[in-house]
Amino acid sequence: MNIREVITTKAIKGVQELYNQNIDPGIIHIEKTKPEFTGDYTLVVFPLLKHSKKSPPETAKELGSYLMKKLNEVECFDVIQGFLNLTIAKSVWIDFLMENIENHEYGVFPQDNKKPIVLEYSSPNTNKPLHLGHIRNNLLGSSIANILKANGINVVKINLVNDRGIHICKSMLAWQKWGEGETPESTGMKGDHLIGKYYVLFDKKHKEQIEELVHRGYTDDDAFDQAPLMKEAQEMLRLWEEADEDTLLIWRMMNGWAYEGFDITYKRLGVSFDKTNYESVTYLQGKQIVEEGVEKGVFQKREDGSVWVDLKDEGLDEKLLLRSDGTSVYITQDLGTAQRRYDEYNPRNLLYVVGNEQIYHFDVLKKVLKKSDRDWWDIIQHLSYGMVELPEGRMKSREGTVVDADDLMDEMFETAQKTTEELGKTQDFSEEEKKRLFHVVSLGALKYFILKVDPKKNMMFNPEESIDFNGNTGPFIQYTYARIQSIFRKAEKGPDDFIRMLDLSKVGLLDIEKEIIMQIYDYPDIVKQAGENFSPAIVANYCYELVKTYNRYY
RNA sequence: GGUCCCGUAGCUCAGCUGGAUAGAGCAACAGCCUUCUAAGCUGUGGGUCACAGGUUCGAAUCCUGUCGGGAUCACCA
Repeated sequence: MNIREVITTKAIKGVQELYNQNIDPGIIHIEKTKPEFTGDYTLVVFPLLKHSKKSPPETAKELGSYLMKKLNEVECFDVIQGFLNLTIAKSVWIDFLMENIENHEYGVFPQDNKKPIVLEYSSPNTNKPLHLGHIRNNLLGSSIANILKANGINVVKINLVNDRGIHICKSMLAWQKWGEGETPESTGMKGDHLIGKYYVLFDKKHKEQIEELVHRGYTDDDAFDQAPLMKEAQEMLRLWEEADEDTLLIWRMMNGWAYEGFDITYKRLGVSFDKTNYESVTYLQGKQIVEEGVEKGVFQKREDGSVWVDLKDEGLDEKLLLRSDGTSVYITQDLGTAQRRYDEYNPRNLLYVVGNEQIYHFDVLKKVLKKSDRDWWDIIQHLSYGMVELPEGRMKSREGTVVDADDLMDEMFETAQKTTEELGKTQDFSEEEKKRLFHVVSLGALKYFILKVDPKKNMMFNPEESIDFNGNTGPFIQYTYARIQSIFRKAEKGPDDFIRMLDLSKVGLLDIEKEIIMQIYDYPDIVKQAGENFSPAIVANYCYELVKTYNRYY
């Protein structure tokens, strides 16, 4: 039981004994005392006035005396109007420190035996390399997984790869037409970048055809669909769906390139998955759910054979579930994967880290499952996040205004190298050590820059600022960590020994040390809070506060 | 138009389960390296917390409305 809970419990009892009143525990609110006042924790007594029937200072004083008398932990108290500022005995903090200084699992809760949480994130398309938007997704996803694990939850991390569809056919077609047999080996390009090159090429040639058609009097929309290249791509998709051997051969080969490329990027980013699902495998699933719904009469089959669900009673509209030719749409497949994950893992939650442009989609998904009598529909939770914007506006892959993930990491690595070497801190480092250092620093900078922002907000990514290593940045936190480690290194047997040498019980504890210890004391609460909100930003900003406090005094 | 999200310093962001005088970083200016890492620290300037009501002893925080910005409402994924 932590100290706040101890105080809260006793305060409730205090009100009972002093004023003969039973109160709702919720009205006892204990927070950290503001630095400008003396005390560690503050109990706000305003809500208690109607029970004490006394003035704020009087109530605070009476409750303060009571707490001091009953709790050894409370050393003294101070009353300022309706605020009861309690000072906690330093021995409490010293004991806490001694107990946990060597605990490397501090803030990590033991794994519970409850059902797992299934977390999907990343979800790349195999027709182009990862960009900044994927970076936010991946970092959020893997960070949330870590936070949930720290909360003692068994997490299954899934990557659902979008490896089929018209967009891959575009890359394949362009490669077939103009690729002249290029491969990652022959060009020295990363596989995903090579594929991306042909995706862009397709778009370029396609645009030329559209222009020509528009010139000949077509409308924009018609020109888009009627362009020979688009027709060919669609034909290719049809061949793929018929399992045409030649098409599948190219498809397998090029997807292989993409995966090799992704693996490198993932590894460098430090993200991983327990399982990878492929849409080429899952895209046919979900039809049974739809057909079952038609039989039960909760979905409607129209004359042309298409199947619809009416969600007007849920505040939404009518939604297509199956095309008139009987093929699946996006939602059909997601119905299937959700069902499969439910059957396979029996999870407490199905989480999806997907951009906020798909809020509506997930709303529909849940409500369709609800209509299909899946009473577990509400374990689905869409962890939506805002988009990443650049100073010059939104990123558009077709317009070449994307920030490529690999390029960005390269750039940050170089900056880390340059900055570090200018400071002359790596003279006696080996090449291997330097490489590792620049990697750690540049990735720390990138991760922190992305994760410190509230996930649900759109964020501005200014490349220059993200590479900055001063101020509220990852490298600043790493730097402070390094300095703390350097102190501990001086103690032969580690931190524990170092603290013992100081013999805090005799030397005492400076206010600043107490402040830092108090912040560390709260860390498990922060982990819990971050877990409940699925927000790495909470942990990030907490770490910054902590590190800042340390730097202010040492 | 319906729904959802956002609006806090010049810029990027914290703070939001209501509490005391709203905080950081960047940018600007002035200082601080013979003492454990100066990727740091200290100081100065910078605010109608979009606006208006409401609830409350107390509102940046909760509720309603207005105004701005974004997303979304496909036989695309």
